[in-house]
Amino acid sequence: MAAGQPESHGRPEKRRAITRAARKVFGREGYTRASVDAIAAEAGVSKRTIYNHFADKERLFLDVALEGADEVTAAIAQIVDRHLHKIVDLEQDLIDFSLDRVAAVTAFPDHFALVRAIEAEAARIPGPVLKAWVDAGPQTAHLRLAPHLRRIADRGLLEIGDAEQAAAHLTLLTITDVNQQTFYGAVPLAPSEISRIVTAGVQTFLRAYRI
Amino acid sequence: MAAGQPESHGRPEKRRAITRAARKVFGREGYTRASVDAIAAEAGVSKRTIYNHFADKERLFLDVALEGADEVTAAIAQIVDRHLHKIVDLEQDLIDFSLDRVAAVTAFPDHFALVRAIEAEAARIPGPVLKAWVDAGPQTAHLRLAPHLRRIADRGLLEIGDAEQAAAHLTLLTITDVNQQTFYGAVPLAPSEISRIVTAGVQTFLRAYRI
DNA sequence: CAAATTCTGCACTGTATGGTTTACTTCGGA
DNA sequence: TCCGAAGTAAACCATACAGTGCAGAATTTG
Repeated sequence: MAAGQPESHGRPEKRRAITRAARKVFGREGYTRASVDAIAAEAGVSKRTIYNHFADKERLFLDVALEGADEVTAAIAQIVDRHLHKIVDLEQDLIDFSLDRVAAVTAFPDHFALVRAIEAEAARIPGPVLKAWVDAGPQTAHLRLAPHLRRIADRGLLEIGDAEQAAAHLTLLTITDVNQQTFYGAVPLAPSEISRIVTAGVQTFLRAYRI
Repeated sequence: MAAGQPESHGRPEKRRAITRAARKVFGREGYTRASVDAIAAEAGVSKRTIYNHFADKERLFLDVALEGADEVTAAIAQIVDRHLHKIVDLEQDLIDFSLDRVAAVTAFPDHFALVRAIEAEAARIPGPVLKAWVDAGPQTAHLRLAPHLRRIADRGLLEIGDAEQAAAHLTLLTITDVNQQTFYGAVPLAPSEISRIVTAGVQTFLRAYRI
């Protein structure tokens, strides 16, 4: 629901090939050095066709970013639901959840490379567009996690005042920590180290929020 | 101590003018779209002079990045020492410290714009160079904070096993949270909101680490 | 099959950039 | 005062890129 399509120009099949290729090339090269020619080649499509579907390079980038955000957000929502639907061992469940969430970053390398590009260009992206992306992506992940924590708290396992804040803190102590050290997956980190960080993060979270 | 100078070519005054200008332009434009011509103009210096001092654009960028890291790290070290040397009200002192630390980001806008650029290019920066930057910058900040927390813990105000980990968690819950929402200062955030985030972060930190 | 839409390939424009060269000037120390 | 190191301005080169125009091939649709 994030990507508006004011034009239904062109064959949808080609359009998907283009966005797919664009995500890859933008992710690999960053916005500026990714050439439209390279994207066209990667998509197996004429450059002219790209300009048939998208007004210009910038629109292409933003559309791809929003599309990817939707996709990854859906995947993360699944992870949240899978691990947090029913709780048996709170600490272990939170750790497993966070590890899977971290793994999602490496499962969508193109997308998160693109995230890095967006963060780099943040100052040059129009405010409303940036907000649309944040809402479609990172923000939605939080809004999905919060009610689960709320429910766990209602069951008497946690003491939570503001569920969204708790969700933010859990995310910071685990995923954000790992992402920061790996530059969103650009630099490898030993699984044992990831595990250590996540475990420590969950433990701190629980010390703060456990009853 | 981070920047090696294999060449002492040229007048140091010019060199400083160049790095100063480069930091500004790289910060404003990002690596790729920052042109050497623009840097030369900003520095009030001939383009040839730049190539007299630096092998190429990439070396210039990296030198500037390392130089800035040293500078900002020193400033942050001061903030740490100022607020955490003696503790009167632990919660308030940690909040004041974190707020000042956050303010440092907006106090060095050029530098942190450059940080965004580095994070974006992380995948394309040679591993050792990236590591050198992390060590000179973010890493040093942690290593500076940890002993203070250790000392506070020894005084019986906190219960800390791993001081570096505690430092990491405090940083995540306050500065990183704000930085993430503001894209390192690229997007403005109301001071009241900053204050709210930092306060909540410190409180969670204390709930986890207070005796 | 026929018409309309879309895709393709390619040439082309205009602009920008990193980096070099050259010829000339400035400036500081001996 | 003189000399050499360093800086300056400008032209210059090769490359690259965004975006357009166009004629014809391919594909869809009726």
